[in-house]
Amino acid sequence: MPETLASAPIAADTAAVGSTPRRPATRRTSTAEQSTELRLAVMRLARRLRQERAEAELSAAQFSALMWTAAEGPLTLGRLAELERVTPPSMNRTVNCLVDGGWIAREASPDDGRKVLLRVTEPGDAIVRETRRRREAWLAKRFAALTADERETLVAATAILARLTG
Amino acid sequence: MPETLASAPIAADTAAVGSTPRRPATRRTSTAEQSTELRLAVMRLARRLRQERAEAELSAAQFSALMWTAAEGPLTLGRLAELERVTPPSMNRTVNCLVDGGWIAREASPDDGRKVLLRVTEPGDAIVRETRRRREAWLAKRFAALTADERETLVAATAILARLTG
DNA sequence: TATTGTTATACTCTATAACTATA
DNA sequence: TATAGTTATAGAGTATAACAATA
Repeated sequence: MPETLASAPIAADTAAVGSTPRRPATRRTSTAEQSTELRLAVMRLARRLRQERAEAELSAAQFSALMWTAAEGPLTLGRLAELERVTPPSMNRTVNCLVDGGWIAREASPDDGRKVLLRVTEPGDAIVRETRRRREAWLAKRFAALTADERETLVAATAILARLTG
Repeated sequence: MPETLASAPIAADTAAVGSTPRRPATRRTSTAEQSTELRLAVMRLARRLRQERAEAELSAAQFSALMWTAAEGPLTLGRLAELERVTPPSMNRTVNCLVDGGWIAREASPDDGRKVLLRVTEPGDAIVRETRRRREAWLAKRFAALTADERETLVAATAILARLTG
């Protein structure tokens, strides 16, 4: 198998999209309906964005762990597992793949002999930037095609969405 | 193993969130920067929404396939695989799980002996509604806590977001 | 004794390759 | 010969349980 594929599909979760009824714009929608449509739109866009990934050098799980390592500096296996909400043994396997690939490196912790510090390597940092660039390219292109008003609406919405996740 | 867990973690993809710089509100942001922040907010919210799932009766992949089947009426294995962007053998395994659980049923196609029609069962339809209800509950609660203006912004943004994936 | 990381084992989801049945 | 579904086999990601090393 071509190693890294886990990315392509990724559970829809937006499956019911096609069944969302189209209502006349004139009708007032309830808060529940509005949140439903927002949820569907968000899940669908997220799925689309997830598909925009670097050629397939890294799986989704691997890339995610790599991003944390690159962003949060050297961190322990336990901390990384916590960030990804995964058990330490699971994260250990992912880390093994990343270490084998040369994207990150294990270091002994200076203060605690039990701990291991994970640090991104130069190639690892480079591929994070490249993958992020590709993912953003897709959205930025469509973003630029909107009217100024529409962009303004999305910018305002971004702040509100961010607050929703607290 | 407790069967269905594939849900819990689900690759972050928003790993760099913590590194998003907070800029003063006065500064004008570029289109690229705006799309970046939108992307991060969308991915983060999507991840949060994905975590809100029914107790764990069905895995993410199973639930997604079930939703399509419930929404799109009886459909073939090939069509379902296409909708989920998965190969037919992969979907076949997921379908086997759903059939074993009694959530969907296989039927012979009346017009083409090679085809198989997949139809949701009554329990299958019930669990789709229940799971969807639980997922929406989380968002609807927060949505209701917003001001009328904020909700209006999100409603307007929803339509724009939907067009982005179009 | 408690904590951190690791290894052993098992199950799900995914893939490709090959097979069967029908068109 | 082409198409729809299935089976066989394998890799990645996840889990729990058990172990080693260090605090």
